[in-house]
Amino acid sequence: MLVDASRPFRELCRENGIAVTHQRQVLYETMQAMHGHPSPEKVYARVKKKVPAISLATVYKNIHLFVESGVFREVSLHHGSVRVEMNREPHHHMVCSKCKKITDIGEKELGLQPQRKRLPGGFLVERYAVDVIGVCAKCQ
Amino acid sequence: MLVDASRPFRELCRENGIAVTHQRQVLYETMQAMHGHPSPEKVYARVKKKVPAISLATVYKNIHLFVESGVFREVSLHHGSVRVEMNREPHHHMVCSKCKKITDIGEKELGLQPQRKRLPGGFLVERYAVDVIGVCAKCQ
DNA sequence: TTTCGAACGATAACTTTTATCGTTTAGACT
DNA sequence: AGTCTAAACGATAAAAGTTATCGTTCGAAA
Repeated sequence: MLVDASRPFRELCRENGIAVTHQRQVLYETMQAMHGHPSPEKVYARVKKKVPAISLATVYKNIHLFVESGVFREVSLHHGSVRVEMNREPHHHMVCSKCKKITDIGEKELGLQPQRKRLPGGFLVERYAVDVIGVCAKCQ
Repeated sequence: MLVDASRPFRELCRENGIAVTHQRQVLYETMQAMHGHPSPEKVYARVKKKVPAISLATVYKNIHLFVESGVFREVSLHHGSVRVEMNREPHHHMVCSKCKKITDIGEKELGLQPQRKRLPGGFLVERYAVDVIGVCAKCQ
């Protein structure tokens, strides 16, 4: 007798109030089996092997749905275009997860102390860039 | 007698081995006068007031040039497309400034201690996302 | 089983960024 | 100052990534 692998996904959907569709389920399982930080195109290429008729739009729509539901997370908040830093002082960022607004916070105010200069894999540290993800006063 | 505001820019260009053009200089001065985290379009709109004939392509080309020269810095490294996180463990990222590769690093390995839950401006913290910017072993 | 809103696929449209190319200009060398 | 050449410019086409539209299909509740 085969294991019903669709059970956990059905529950996940019920918890988040989203419908269970075949595409959605295969997409979820495909993504779960991936590693690293895949782009929508990479996910599309992979899921297409199991559901050849799937549309790229469906992949995008469902990745957004998963991210909004908290099933998956974005690597870093995407601001639509390149942003240039104008603040010369050492600082980090507070990013509102609701309105996406970026506010600077001084290194000292954040209370982050210097870290190691060498990390696993022989990675040589230049600097630390901290994004504090949360909710700004206006959106609370 | 007027101050020669172009002097520092000329020196900056000489240090970085880039030519001094009128567009480049006005762009630099315009950007210096801006605050926050402007997009190329925002910069373009502003610089166009002083050099109406400037092309958006010139703005893009020179923002890149400035970023490559270290004159300005990107708010966060731009990966061209949305990236989804597949690693369920609490972790952060090491980003190679040469090849742009993202490698995960566990929260414990990074040695980041818990921080405050409230920050200036009434910002409510959900989580910290740390990007360690540096050079990976392969690119060193 | 029927029904209806949600989700789907195909694809056009939109946004952001890059590439192309003919013209102009900065800077080096007279 | 005049000449030269590579670099930079402006206009714009093209590419890449993403979103919107719309007619069709499907999930799930009655």
